Amino acid sequence: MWNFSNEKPVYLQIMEELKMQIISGSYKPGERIPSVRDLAEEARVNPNTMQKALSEIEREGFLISLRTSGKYVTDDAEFIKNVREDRAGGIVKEFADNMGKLGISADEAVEMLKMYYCKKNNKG
Amino acid sequence: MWNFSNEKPVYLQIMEELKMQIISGSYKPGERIPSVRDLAEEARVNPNTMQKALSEIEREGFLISLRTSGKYVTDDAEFIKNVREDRAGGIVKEFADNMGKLGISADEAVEMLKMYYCKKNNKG
Amino acid sequence: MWNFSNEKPVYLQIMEELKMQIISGSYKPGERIPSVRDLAEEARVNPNTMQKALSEIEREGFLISLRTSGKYVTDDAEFIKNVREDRAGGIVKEFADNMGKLGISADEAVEMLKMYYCKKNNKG
Amino acid sequence: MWNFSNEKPVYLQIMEELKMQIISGSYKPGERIPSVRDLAEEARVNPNTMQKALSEIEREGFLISLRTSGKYVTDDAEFIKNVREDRAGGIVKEFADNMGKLGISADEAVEMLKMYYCKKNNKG
DNA sequence: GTGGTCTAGACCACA
DNA sequence: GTGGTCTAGACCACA
Repeated sequence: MWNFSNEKPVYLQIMEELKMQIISGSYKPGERIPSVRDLAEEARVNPNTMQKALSEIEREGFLISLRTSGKYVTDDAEFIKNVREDRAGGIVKEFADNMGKLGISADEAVEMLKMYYCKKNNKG
Repeated sequence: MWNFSNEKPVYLQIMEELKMQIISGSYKPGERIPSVRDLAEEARVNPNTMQKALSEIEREGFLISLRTSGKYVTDDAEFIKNVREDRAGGIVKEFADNMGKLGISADEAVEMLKMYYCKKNNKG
Repeated sequence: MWNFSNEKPVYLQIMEELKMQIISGSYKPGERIPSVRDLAEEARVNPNTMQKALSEIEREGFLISLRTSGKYVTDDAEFIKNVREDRAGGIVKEFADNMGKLGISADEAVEMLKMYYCKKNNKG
Repeated sequence: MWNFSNEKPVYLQIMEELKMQIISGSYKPGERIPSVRDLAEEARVNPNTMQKALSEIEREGFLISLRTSGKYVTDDAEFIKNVREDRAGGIVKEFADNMGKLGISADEAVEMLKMYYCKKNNKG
């Protein structure tokens, strides 16, 4: 959570990272996340920057804050699932489009993907 | 071959487009491509810009130019095949990485891809 | 840097000239060269033509360009040295070949060369 | 005497070749050269082309023709010697100029030339 | 100010 | 008609 590029504003990169952790399940629904201060320290970032990132993804519905006790991942598992599926759908579509541009058929594409996972599995 | 974004230089986008046409087989190995002027007109671009794009992909090995007769796709089918496979490999890797970040397993990813192709097929 | 023949494209002649200046040490390794505009003005040539020449010799490894600060001679002195030696070797070979065609022996050729340098020296 | 480039008229190349043979001493002063017909056949060239070449170098003073008995190399050894020296001088000057442009000193140039001949000698 | 891109349009050799 | 070169001049991001 500390590798930032110079291309985009840092708070946007933090937002992306945190949303990813929620979507992927690293942070579970309803789970309490670390304090702004701790997160800022972990990311080597100004607390204000971290605060801005957290506020934004709270506004987007990923977090809720309880005034006195901290911030929690939304317990709306359906919401998280939907975001996850939207993203996954986008990735799948992009993949199919790219392969299509290369003139690679559906069957070939699926086969190549299986092959990739297979090799990767054997290595790991 | 006429929709350009403002993010990257036009000549780079043209290079990408033309290489894609060669890699995907729209232009066959050894086939003559349209003249610089014609391509420029088709792309609504200055002939110099098209010339620059063509010179670059010629330098990369996709084209050869015969002085007074025009430019031809390389007849080195092996070269084209290698580029195609490199690109496909990159796309597959990127896909797997992105799905992995979402916490989606290999089996799920393959399943989603099949599903996507299936739906698309039924629509078309 | 301003006398161009009609036999070869101007940008090729500029390339030759600039590479010569680098090889001969007029421009030192790591040294900043004048801006594209200044060089173009000095050579009485369109900036685009100068830009093309510079891009080419940059691609060949003689220059590196830092976006907003200018272009610099490569600091790879080894590279420059190698190019210099290759060229010198070619010149020596051509000389020996030409003298050989005239039926002039190695000893004679060396003698004539010494004589030439000697006379030239006394003049200067 | 039969390898011609497409860049220059053939008769000019023949002239060059024949003058070279005279200058280098392959054809001696006063020696009779083969007939136009034989030379043309040897060079795989139309007799008219050979005739033109021979007339030109005769005009330049390398040959004299005796109406009934053929063409002879001039017996003016002084003339031949002068041409030879002029050419050699030009080659030497060009060599020194080229080396000078590379920033190579007289001593270095002489040394490199000796080295070249030495290596060549050991190989042959 | 720096490198770099792009357009509009002229001109060239080659066949 | 073909690729290729060149000019004149505008415009851009970057720092």
